Amino acid sequence: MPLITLPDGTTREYQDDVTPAQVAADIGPGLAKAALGARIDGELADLSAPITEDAELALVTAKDREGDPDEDAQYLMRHSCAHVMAEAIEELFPGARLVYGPPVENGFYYDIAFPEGSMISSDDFSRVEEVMKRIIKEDRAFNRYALSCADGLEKLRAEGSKYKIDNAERAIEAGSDELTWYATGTPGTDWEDLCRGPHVPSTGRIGAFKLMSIASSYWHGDERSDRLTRVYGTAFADKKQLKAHLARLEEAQKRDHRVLGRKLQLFTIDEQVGQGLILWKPAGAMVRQLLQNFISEELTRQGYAQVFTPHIGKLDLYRTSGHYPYYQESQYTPIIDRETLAGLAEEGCSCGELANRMDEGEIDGYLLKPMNCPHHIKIYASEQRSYRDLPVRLAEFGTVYRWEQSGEIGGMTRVRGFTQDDAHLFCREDQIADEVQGCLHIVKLIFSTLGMTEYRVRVGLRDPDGTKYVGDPGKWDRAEQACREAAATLGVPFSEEPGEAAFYGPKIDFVVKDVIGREWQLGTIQVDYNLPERFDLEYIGADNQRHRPVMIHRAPFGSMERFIGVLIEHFAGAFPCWLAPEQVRVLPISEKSADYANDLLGMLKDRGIRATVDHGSDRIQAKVKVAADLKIPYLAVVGPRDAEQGSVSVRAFGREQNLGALPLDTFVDSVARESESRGASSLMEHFEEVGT
RNA sequence: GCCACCGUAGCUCAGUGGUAGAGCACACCCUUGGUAAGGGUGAGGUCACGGGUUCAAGUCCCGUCGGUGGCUCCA
Repeated sequence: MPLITLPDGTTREYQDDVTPAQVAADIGPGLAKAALGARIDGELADLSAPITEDAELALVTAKDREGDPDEDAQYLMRHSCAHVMAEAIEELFPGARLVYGPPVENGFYYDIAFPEGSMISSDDFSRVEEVMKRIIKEDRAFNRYALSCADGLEKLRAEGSKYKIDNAERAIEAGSDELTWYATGTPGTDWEDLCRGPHVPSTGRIGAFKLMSIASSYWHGDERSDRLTRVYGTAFADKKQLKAHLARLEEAQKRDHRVLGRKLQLFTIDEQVGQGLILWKPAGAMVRQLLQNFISEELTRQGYAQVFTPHIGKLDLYRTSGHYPYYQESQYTPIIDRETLAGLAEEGCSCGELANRMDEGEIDGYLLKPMNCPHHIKIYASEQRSYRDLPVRLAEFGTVYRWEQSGEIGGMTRVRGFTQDDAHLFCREDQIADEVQGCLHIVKLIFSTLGMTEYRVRVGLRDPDGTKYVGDPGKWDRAEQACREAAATLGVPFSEEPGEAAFYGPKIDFVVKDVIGREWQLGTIQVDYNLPERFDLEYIGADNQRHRPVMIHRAPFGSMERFIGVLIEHFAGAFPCWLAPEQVRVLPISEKSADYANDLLGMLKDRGIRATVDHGSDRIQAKVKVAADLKIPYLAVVGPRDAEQGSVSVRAFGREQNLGALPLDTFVDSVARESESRGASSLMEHFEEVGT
């Protein structure tokens, strides 16, 4: 006699087993029609799932109670749509074997092994979609049936589907006591798929869908294993939602930093220079410089010392640090001097032999530095250090080079040469907590100044069963606790992830999403017991004994390249006044006002404001349009009327209207104050009455 | 690195085997116009690069380089 408790607290009692569909029908025909699935005790389930005992039941409909698209409904619809797509593809591509087709954040995909010589391409999407539409129109029910593990496996073996057998075996290993299938229609005659479910009641309930793209993947994510074709699609409750989603994607594309980087002349990448190597153009370099100045000010305030170190170092340095032996495949190959190379050639030394002899240390060379720490360590080690000197905080906007896989490189977010806002703190163990806090303070300050609130924090802890970690467990416990406590003070979501620590210590990472939903790690703070050991670093303690310092690596924004790439997208290219490469553009109405415009330009430049004049022969409308396209924060329109009154008429980016006139001094002074205060004051304060 | 798709003017893109195109940007001329593009004229191309097929290749095939989306990787 199940007692069903609904989300509003009301209850219904049933004499026998009941399904969510029946409950929905009892509540009302509207709900029965709208229901796509159910949450039984919080667990997503089919509408036809039997409820045998007391349960909390919520019916899933396309829209939640706030009227927003319901996430569970989307999950059900997309999962079901993946089945429909798979059926359509199997129909059109005989011999295609299905592997795995889950819903994902913005849609779903299905991994499929296509037979040799029969490959789907995006040109095939429309005919696949036609078949899918037909299947949806047929409105066939999703019918679930279960077999015992043994019977199920036998069935799969009879069908000979290697991938599905694997899925089943893994489900069994994970503790399933049965295997379930979903037939799209009648089991035995209609299409079916081994699947855990749940699904919408029938294909007709899939509102609107679209195939999006094709990609490849590896079976089990293992690059040595079978290569699969992944077809991405998305589904929504109705056409309107789908359309809105596609519009969002289009909008997102407009703020893509690669598009804006070109349009706003921030940076360029030239294939002759090399893949993944950023050329900062003047406008982008200005943004970077302003940001670095901002960070530098805070570093100075926190007692960091800035240093400069070269872009290369001897191979032996990186043998000591361990970077060369352990991360060789992600470094540029070493540089060997001409004479040595000639000598080796004469000996007839093979490439393999050369590599071996470099590994052994018989041949030395130089490495483009993959990290800044060894150089900074040598600065630390260049003086005798007392416990009174600690912490020693060495900071550098240090450029490093890494041989990233070619397929992974793109835009500014994944590059081969980049500048970290790096620093290494050498401290006593009891100072770790305070130092980590200090690092977080910079992160908080800069993210809040930039208005970046959409980031998450990941605390990487050691895997409790792992054996790869250096340093004693007691130290680890204390360092992990310090990281955990520090992260909690940030006031943003953070997750603890065991096994994500570096082998030498725990870390805190900052992760943001780009405009197309990909996550990027920006900054990181890492506690390191290993390098001080490797380089035999020491300080003299109060006890007059030698002690080993602990190192903290921290690059709160990761790299200037990636950070500014993300920042461009964050602002959609419309930098706030203090960061804008061009802060003010003076627009004379005609040549008659050229002198007056130049006078204003002079005043702006005297106050350090980055400004230009558009002396072109365009009409004012065109000048405004051009400047607006460049997302310049303030436009200063000057004509005869202004010259007469000693004023300037102001237009701000993003405002459709001319804001009104200000005396020249007031204008220049306000922009200067806004710029110097990094936005704490604003020129807009003069126009508040107008704006509201 | 792997798979798919793509590479035509500075940018965005059209061009399905038969004379290389458009819009914007650029240069010059006219226009001196009060807030999101006034008008005209002109210049600009080794169709990424290298091979091949063909009477004929931007177009078809192979390779290389580069880009995009994924996968894998990311000290």
